[in-house]
Amino acid sequence: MVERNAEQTRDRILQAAFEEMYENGFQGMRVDAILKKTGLAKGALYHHFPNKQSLGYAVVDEVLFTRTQALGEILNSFDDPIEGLTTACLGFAESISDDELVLGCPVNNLSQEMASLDEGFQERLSNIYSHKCETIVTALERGKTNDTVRQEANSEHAACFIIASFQGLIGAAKCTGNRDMLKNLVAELCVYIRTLHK
Amino acid sequence: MVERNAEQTRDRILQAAFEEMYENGFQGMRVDAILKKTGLAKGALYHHFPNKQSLGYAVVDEVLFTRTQALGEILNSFDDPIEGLTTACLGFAESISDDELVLGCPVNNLSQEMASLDEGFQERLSNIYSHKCETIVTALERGKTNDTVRQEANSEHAACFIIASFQGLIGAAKCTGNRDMLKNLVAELCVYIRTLHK
Amino acid sequence: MVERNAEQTRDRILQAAFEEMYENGFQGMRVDAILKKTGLAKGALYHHFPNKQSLGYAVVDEVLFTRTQALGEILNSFDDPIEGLTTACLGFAESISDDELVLGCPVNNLSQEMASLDEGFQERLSNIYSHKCETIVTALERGKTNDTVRQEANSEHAACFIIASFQGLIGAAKCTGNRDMLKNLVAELCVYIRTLHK
Amino acid sequence: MVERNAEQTRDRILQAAFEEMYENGFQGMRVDAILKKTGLAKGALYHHFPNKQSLGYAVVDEVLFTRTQALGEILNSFDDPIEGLTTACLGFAESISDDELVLGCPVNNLSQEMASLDEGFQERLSNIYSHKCETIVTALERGKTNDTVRQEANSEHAACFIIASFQGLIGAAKCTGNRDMLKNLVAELCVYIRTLHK
DNA sequence: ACCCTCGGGACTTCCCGTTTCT
DNA sequence: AGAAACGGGAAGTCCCGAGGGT
Repeated sequence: MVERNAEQTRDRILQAAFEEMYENGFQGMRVDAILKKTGLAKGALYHHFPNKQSLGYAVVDEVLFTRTQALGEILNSFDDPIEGLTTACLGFAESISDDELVLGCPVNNLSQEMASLDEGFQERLSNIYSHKCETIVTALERGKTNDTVRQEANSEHAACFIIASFQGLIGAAKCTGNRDMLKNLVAELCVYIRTLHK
Repeated sequence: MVERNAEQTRDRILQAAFEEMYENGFQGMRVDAILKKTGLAKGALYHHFPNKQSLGYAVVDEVLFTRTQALGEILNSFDDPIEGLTTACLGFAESISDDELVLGCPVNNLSQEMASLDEGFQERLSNIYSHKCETIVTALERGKTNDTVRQEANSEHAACFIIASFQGLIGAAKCTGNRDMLKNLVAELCVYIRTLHK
Repeated sequence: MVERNAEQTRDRILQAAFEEMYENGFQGMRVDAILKKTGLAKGALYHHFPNKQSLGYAVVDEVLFTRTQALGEILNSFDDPIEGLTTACLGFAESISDDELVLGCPVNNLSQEMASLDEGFQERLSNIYSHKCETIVTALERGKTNDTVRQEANSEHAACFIIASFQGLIGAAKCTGNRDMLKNLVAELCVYIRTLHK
Repeated sequence: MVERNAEQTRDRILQAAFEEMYENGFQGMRVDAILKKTGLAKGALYHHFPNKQSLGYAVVDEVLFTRTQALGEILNSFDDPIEGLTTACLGFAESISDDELVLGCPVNNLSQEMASLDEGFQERLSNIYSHKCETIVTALERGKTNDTVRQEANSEHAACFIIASFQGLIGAAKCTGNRDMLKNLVAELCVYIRTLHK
């Protein structure tokens, strides 16, 4: 009976921690804010996580990593990966809320903040990045077999570029706070993506 | 004896503050660290800046903004803006030090950290972004007059994309800590840039 | 080993804070001094009190207010309130220590310092003043019923005057540092008090 | 030409310092506040006064002491000192502004705050107290010669009591913020004063 | 002689991640 | 798992000198 709650408590902490990190960064995240949000006491948090750092790691591993799966599902629903990528990008630009526009990409935020400060974060975030790339690579390779992607295209380079560039676009939209600009930027990225088309 | 050159002292503070912000972010920057680095006392710093925030603003306005001028100079030295942009991008990927690779772009770092937390930072950083875009826009427009850039190209969209995307590439390189990847990514960006060529 | 008695810790803090406030005033009271005196750490104090101000308020409410009860007990032990008041006043002038002579009345000190600066203090101290007055008023009214106090006397005005005047006498003694003078002053106050006698 | 300003500058500083001390006490007085009020720079202030303490002393000696002269003038204008004292007291209670009601007596405030902390202040303030007493003593003695004051009255004790008590009344009014109460209190003091009448 | 800018540095309040006892 | 205590800093304040200019 108590064990049931344990897992649930842990998840509540993770979720609250994610939100705080998303808004304020890892350094800006306050343990007290998580406790207030969850209604828990310090002892509870430190029962599940030995310290703030490992809580941050867990957020990356269990919350952020999970969120990357959505991309794969979209791409798998298209035979033509080019079409899949462009609709995924354009759809993202359309669907994000005003809050998300201002807050940017949580993975990217954390990368910029922590990659050079903490190796543990850097490795974990790098994994997420690699994972996303591979998702696109497999999609593009699938496109080569069904003749929707040019054979000469370097899938790896292209995939990495799309991911990296996209992060940049979101970052720029965050910086300027301009939603229309994001749409324009994404449209330009699609120009690049279509150069991969056969 | 006490140093009495106010302007110089102010610059020393700004420089040290920039370095600390570059490494640790604004929130992670410690006033004491700046004092230690400059050898100054608190009174000196708080004589020049009323608080940490205004020091941060000054770093953006006077240090980061200044650094954006380099791009314009490079572009002006080329008749063909496409050539100018590609050499600027490739040159950057070659020339940055290992430290800079790991630390990423100071403007981008600060944007991701502070844009959603502090309006003052957001405005100032947005200005820098706009300023960079305009630099590229003028170069592209020049290219249209001397027939090196396609007339149909939307200079504004393209310029914004190049800036935003480039930030993303640097961010990805920072996240993975991989220099070769940066070169590959920049090469892909050049693919896009060349689509603007006549 | 760590002390774990919350209530006791809180009281130790209050007591130390009272002493510091008594000696140095509220503004002159240093949080660090309280920590040093109690042997506690910063966190402990700020666990019990959110800030210096609320600690000051608590001292007024829980330490100073309590000290006013002694007056009522003395007055209740006399049938004749005039006799009660004069012996209380004279007794006080005799019994106070040299330290107290120099430090004056803690309530009065705090009033003079904080009443015009902080409404919270003003209200709390005003309450103490009212409470003391009421104590004397009830004693005088009792005197009217048992024919020891003149019926025409305005109990309220007299009570307030006695309190206020007494504060002034203590203040004068503090200012001059002269114990004999305090006795003389109190003797004069008794002259006034006896004008209330039947 | 410049010398002319020196004395005037010093006076401006003293006046501003007095106001700050009156409102915030000596410890609460901020040198910066004086500079802001006078428009002077730090160097100017520290040219006239070696440190904050000596500035405080000067305020007591040159500003507060001077203000005590008014009492003597009033008393001298009455043949009957009893009448002089009562009208002085009642007049004071009528004439003080709302600000002064809340701020209390500057001399008393300073006594309560500093008498036990700084011997220099204690001596100076004690002098003011003595000086006031003497003023009343001479008036009362004069009353004895012109048969308006009882010969048996102890002028010294009575004078001290009047001063001390009056300070207390003002303090109580400050604490409660009640103007009517001050009038009532002063009326009671006059009851005492009239007991000196022949 | 007077005033100013510039810098010094100790100190203050308060926050924060963490541990420990119950 | 929670309440209590810990203690190392964090930003910012404040009084004060020291040098230069007028």
